[in-house]
Parts: sequence; C-alpha cells; structure tokens
Amino acid sequence: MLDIKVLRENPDAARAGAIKKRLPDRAQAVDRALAIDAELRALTPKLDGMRGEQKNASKALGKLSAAEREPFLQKQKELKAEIGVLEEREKQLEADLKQQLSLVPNIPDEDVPEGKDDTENQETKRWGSVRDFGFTPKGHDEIAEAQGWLDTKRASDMAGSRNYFLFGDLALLHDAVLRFAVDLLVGRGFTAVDPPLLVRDAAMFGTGFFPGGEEQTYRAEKDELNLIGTAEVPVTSLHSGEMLAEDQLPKKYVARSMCFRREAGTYGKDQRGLYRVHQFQKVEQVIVDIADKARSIAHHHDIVKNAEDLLQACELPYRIVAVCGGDLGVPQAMKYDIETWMPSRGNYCETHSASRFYDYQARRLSLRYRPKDGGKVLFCHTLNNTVIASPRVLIPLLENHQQKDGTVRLPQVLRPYLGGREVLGRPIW
RNA sequence: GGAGAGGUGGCAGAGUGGCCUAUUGCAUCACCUUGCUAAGGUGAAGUACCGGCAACGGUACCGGGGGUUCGAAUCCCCCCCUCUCCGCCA
Repeated sequence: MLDIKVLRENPDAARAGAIKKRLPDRAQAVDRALAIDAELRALTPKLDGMRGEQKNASKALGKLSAAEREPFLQKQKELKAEIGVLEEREKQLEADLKQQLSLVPNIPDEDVPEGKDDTENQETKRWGSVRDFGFTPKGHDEIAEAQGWLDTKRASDMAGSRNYFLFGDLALLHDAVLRFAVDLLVGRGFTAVDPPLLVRDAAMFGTGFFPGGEEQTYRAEKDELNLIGTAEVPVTSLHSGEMLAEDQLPKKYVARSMCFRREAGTYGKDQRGLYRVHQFQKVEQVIVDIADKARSIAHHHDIVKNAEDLLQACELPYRIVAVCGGDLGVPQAMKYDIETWMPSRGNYCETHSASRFYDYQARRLSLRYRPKDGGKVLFCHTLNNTVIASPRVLIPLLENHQQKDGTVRLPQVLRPYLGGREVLGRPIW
C-alpha cells in the first residue's frame, strides 16, 4: 500500500507506475482513492467539531441532577442522530479508501526496464558456460523415470496433474539441496524459520497477494485459511502489528517450507516433468530493515548474491534478468529473476525471484519501528528472495550433471548430504 | 470439543458508567546532584488523522467488530488470541 500523501502530492507517479506495470485499471484506482480522500477530508473536520460539542455537553450533563438534565437530553439525542448518519458515511468512505488504495500498485523503481511481459526482461549478468555434452543429453524426467526416482503417472491418477512422487536418491537429493541452502544462509547470519503453512487472509493481504492472487491460492474454506504459495507470506507477516526498536533491525530470516500453488490458467503450459507443480519446497530469505532506500538496494544485491553463490556452488550456469514493468507484480518496486540453464528446455528458466518492496508491504502489515534518534515512527522496508526451490532445481541438477550412461555427478557441496557419494544412480544406457 | 480466567501505551500493570484529558512503575530523552560506579532529583515523552509556518488546538484509538446510553476501557452480543483444567489425539 502506498501512503495516501504520496498519491496527493504526486498522483502522476502512481498512475505512471500502474501503466508501467501494464495495469491500466489499477491506475484508475489512484483517482478513485483521491476522490474518496477529498470527500473524507471535507467530512472529518465537520464530524470532529460535532463530536467535540457532544462530548462537552455530555460532560456538563453529568454534573447535573436527573431533573435538571431533562431539557438538555432531547437536544443531545438529536445531535447523536446527526452524528450517527455522518459516522456511517465516514466509515463507508474509510473502507472504500482502503480498498482503492490497496489496489494501487507499488511504484516501479527507476531501474525497472520498460516492457510488456517476460520476453522484455533485461539480462544483467550471465555466469558459467553451457556444457558441451558430447552425447545427446536426456531430459530430467527421462533420467529420473529410468532410475526409478520419479512417478508422475500414479501421482496424477491419485492427486491430479502437476503432482509427483520422488523416490530414493532423488528424494534424498531434493532434501540435500534444500538443507544445503538453509545451512548456507544460516552461516551468513540468517535465522532459520519453520513457519505456518495455513494463514489468515490478513497475511495474504498484507504481503500483497490479496486482492488479486485468490485464484492462485488453495483455500481451506471451512477454517477460512489459505495455504501459502511462499514462506514470504508468514515470515514477512511475522512482526505484523508490532513496533520494533531500530536496534532489533535488520531482521534476517531463512525459511524452509512447503509451497502450494493452484496454477490456474496454465493448462497445457509446462505440463511435463517437475517444472510447474502444485506443491514444492522452497527456502526463502526475508529481510526486514529500516526505511532507507540505499540500504534496501544493498540488501537486494546481497540476497541475489546469496542465491548466486548457491548456484555457483552447485555448478549450474545461470543468468540474472531485471524484470520489466509488465512482468512485475503489484507489490514489488523492483525485481531480479535468476534463471538457470535447463538443457531439455534449451533455455535459461526462472528458478529464483528477488524482490524489494520498500514500505509497501510494511504499510499493509502495519510493520513499524521507532528510529534510534527519537524521530517519527516509520514503516519498515521488506525484501525477499528464493534461495532454492525444489523439485524445480532438480531439473538443472539432473540435466546439467548427467553422464552418458544415465548416472548423475554430484557437485562437491552436496556430497556431505548424501553420504559422501560422488555419483547418483546406476548405469542405464 | 467442554469449562473457567484474561487481552489496557515500547514493556509491566491499575482502573466496574461522568472526578479518564488512562494512575503508577520500568525502559527512553533532556537537565541537575552525588569526586568514578551504583543510585537519586526535576522535567519531557503514546499512535493515527485534521487544521496551523510554528508553538499549539481538535478528533479518534484500551485485542477486532457491532450494540445499549446524553455519556463506555468499564455494561451486552459476535469474532480473534493467550493461559488453566477436562476430553480426544500424532
């Protein structure tokens, strides 16, 4: 959520931001919010005056005897009725304002490239070289099925498409890479978190997934809870409603959790293998810090670096793209995606997503801190990035490190998690 | 699932219809005192919105929402959360 003051002072920036994100209907929310705000600003002083009058009269009444009160009571009742009508209007306007304001997207930063969708994201870095196999490489699903590591057929029969069973060494590799990611971040001062997976609407709203993301979310209607699509939701909401002290900041968390996504509207897309599935595990890094743009940007680079270091340790070629306006989500101010080379897809594909929000989420969550210098209470800045998401990362791991005979070479850093083994699987081909 | 007790400012904790403009303590900030330390004294200070260049003034806020009343932290209803006991259970 943006500050209504920002909208008053610079509505053009908010409108232009929505346009840059290719969300023209959200740009209209700026004007609707301002219209409601104007009416509210006319109403509030009037109501305040009336309430003051009522309050003073009540106080005077309290000092009178029952008989003396009588003549004044009628007037008080009339005033009360008048106030009641206006208060109802005020309440309606406040609710409408919050609704419209929550539809206004965060303003994309200057370093967000113009563009309509993910085809116009801008590459900023490339690391590693695409391997020359010397044989025809197989897809991850082919390798995994041949090794007896993967069954999507039975999973789909039982649970619907985009589900999977992992078995044996692939199930262990899945756990190993997640565990490695947690250990890497804990070693860099992040606090490990195991968060709730079912959350109330307030957490979904606060992190900016609602309104808008309802179709993407599994909902437990009976309990009015939502299955999280990312640990960003519970972890960023962790200090919601709190007033932190500046010396408690920054808060750095690394959460490993299950993630659930309906993937509605993606029929036919990425249907095979482990790329797009309904449930997966993700290790997510979340930072909450003071309201300082330069520090947010520095954190942003740091969390991208953490993910890069993990990919480099796993010997996986990747590139970084600056996500363009049209591909940017509603709450983000700027986002880098990291795309890892997947031989079967012949392309770099998204495995990580690093976002900075400034105070957009914090305002929705009421996540504030008291500055050391005793100044005004401020909203925090928040950021997050994937460290690893699996089984998606198993695609590049299997495909880039496959050998001619169908076995898979393990990167050095993962070996301790798999009993010191250097190779997984048995020769097939 | 059943029964009971609670939720008050950054924290602790008083407050059972008008003297609440929320007592007090801790922590915070400023100044003073005691040769250091420990401690003591005086004062300032909640959050949001509105008006004002400002000092300041007004209104709202006592877990959330609704109600009763001229007037609600206080009484009533619904919801959320915490604690205790019972039941069930990995």
